[in-house]
Amino acid sequence: MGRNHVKLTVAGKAGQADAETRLTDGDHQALRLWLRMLACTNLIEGVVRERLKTEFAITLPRFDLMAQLQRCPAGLSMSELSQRLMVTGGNVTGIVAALEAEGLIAREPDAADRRVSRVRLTEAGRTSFERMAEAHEDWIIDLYAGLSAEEQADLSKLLGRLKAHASNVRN
Amino acid sequence: MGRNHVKLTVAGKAGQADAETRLTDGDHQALRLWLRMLACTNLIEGVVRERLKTEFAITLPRFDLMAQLQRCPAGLSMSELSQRLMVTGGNVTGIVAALEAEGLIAREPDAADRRVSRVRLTEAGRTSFERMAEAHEDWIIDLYAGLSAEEQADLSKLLGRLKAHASNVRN
DNA sequence: ATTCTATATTTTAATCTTAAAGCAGTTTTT
DNA sequence: AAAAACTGCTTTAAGATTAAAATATAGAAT
Repeated sequence: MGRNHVKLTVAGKAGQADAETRLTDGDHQALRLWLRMLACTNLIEGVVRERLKTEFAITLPRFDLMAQLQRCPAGLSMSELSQRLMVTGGNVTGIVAALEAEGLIAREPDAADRRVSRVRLTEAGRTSFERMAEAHEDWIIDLYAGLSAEEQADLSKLLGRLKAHASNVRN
Repeated sequence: MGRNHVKLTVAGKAGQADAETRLTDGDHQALRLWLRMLACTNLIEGVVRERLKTEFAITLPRFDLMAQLQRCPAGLSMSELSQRLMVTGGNVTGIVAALEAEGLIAREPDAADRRVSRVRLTEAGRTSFERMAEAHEDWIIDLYAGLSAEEQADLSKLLGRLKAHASNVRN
């Protein structure tokens, strides 16, 4: 397994640099690709995060949680939210508490199982989310507009394959 | 600008779901692609984070900071670290403090400018990082092994174009 | 020289995140 | 039914993260 390890040097002048920019020819393909992918994702996520904050005064985690609830008008339990958002239960507890305090979501006890809380969007939450979601999709469309529909399809296909393989490696 | 907004529904059975899994055909290409890309990145980053923790008892941000220092044996200022890691200065302050306490990095005042701290790896830090970096690259290679070298090149090219475009949109 | 302006860093308050421990309620075993 | 095992949720402690305010130093303008 003893492959050569990462070997990197300075790129040159300072300025707007990211992790990927600093790589040199000596680096291996997979590592370069990973750093580029990470830079890309962070870039886009940063734009979304910032615009959600400045234009709608909401954080990305709260937006994501509301998005899950919008897809399920009947409501979701804390566990279901935890699974779908791929975060720990304790994390969901905090975000739900914040959104509840803002009046955007509501919780009610589950009739069948007293351990369970059922969470759903309030009317205010639904209205608010719909406006945000529309803007959100416009941002994403613009951010990806540098790629043609065909290129986007290619990218999606490659990422799908990567995801399938990496899922197996994880276990 | 009034495009249709996101329209999503439940996927079906519960289980191992991520954000992307929940999309339906009604969703637009760019949004689907973004969620898939995010899922992919989070998956890989999660593996790296977990292994760094279990095998080397270090966090990803600390590893990343050490990686920057390894590329610059002469050392970097706090500001330079902040730029290269693409995080705020306050963040760097905290991570540098932690690594310094562990004896992996050292700081010295800059001779020319008394505002500046010069940060570099200690000998222990360099030794430690070299072992971790080797393992790290092996993990990445394995995680990307689901794609051929040619597919990796294609993916890299598409991401490069995406990144270039999205960088412009940000401003 | 003094004042203004810009840069480098740290501090603070708020949010998010996880892992692990704990509590409450449910289900299974015996 | 009592005990054991499991599930749903919250709490806690530690770390990461940001924006904004505060400090300290440097450089420019007068």
